[in-house]
Amino acid sequence: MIISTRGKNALKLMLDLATYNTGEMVRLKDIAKRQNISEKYLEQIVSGLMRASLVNSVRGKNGGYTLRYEPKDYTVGQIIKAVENDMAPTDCYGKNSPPCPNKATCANYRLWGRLDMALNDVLEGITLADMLDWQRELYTDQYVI
Amino acid sequence: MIISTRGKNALKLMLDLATYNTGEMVRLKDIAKRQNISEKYLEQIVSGLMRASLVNSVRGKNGGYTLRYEPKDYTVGQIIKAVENDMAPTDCYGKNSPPCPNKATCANYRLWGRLDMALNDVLEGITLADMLDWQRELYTDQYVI
DNA sequence: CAAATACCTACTAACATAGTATGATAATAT
DNA sequence: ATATTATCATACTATGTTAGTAGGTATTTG
Repeated sequence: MIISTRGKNALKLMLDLATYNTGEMVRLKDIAKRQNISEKYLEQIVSGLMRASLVNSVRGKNGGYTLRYEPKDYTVGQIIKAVENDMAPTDCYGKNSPPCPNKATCANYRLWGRLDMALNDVLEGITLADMLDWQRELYTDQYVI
Repeated sequence: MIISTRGKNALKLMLDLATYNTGEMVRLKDIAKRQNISEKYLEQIVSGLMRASLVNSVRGKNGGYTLRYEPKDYTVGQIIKAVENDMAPTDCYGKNSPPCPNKATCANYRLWGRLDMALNDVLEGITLADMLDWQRELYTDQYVI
């Protein structure tokens, strides 16, 4: 598995913020309800997004979260990487693993590089705005069909 | 992590068989020694390769394993999938998970499809023969540098 | 001050993976 | 026959990751 539920929920959260992007702060409580994720779990996820400076927050009454930039300015890779531990194709290639001593002569290592590139091409080539479009399209299909 | 040590070791095993492809059967014991993997662990791995009909085996004295086809006729995807549990980008897309009830309207789901395609393009586009070439090239570099 | 909200830290439960251990059975060469 | 090798079956431990819960703190509004 490349992407855990944290990554998935981070996308849902961001997509929710993009959808309810009215200028008002959006409460985590409401996102939790709409996306059917426990508020406490969302807290952890949003903290990763804050750390990566992807969202704004305001505390206290009428507080909440908003996107910091426009949807087109986020790649899904940015969002997912903000909350995932490690997205490398193998531990040989992982940021949490010690560097492989054989990487210079390991044919496998070259393969991991190809996989890593392919993944990143997808993740950096799709923006939050694209996902919003998909969402609209998919919902419209529902009513049309 | 997409590819576990089982997948990595399956590749090493196949690459070893391709390298020592003299017509003689290759003993697991020798592969274990050369690749520095416990023989018992290799047993589990090779059994997956047998199940997928990727290698031949002969029992008894002078027995062992050989490739069933030529290196160019294996994609790395075939090899890895023979031993990996599940290689889906997320569990929503996994063969071991129940199908997602929301997939028709889930924008995320479309993203997993893109990732899955990109991975498969790489894995099906590289053959064992390519890896052999890489290996030769890398070893040569060692001496040249 | 009180309520609402973000923020922080710690913990548990479940699961997957890596790897070991033990041993039995089947086929083959010599 | 005997040694060698694959094949099958368990099942066990250790380790690490993920998912999710819980409780408490800090900040802001009114």
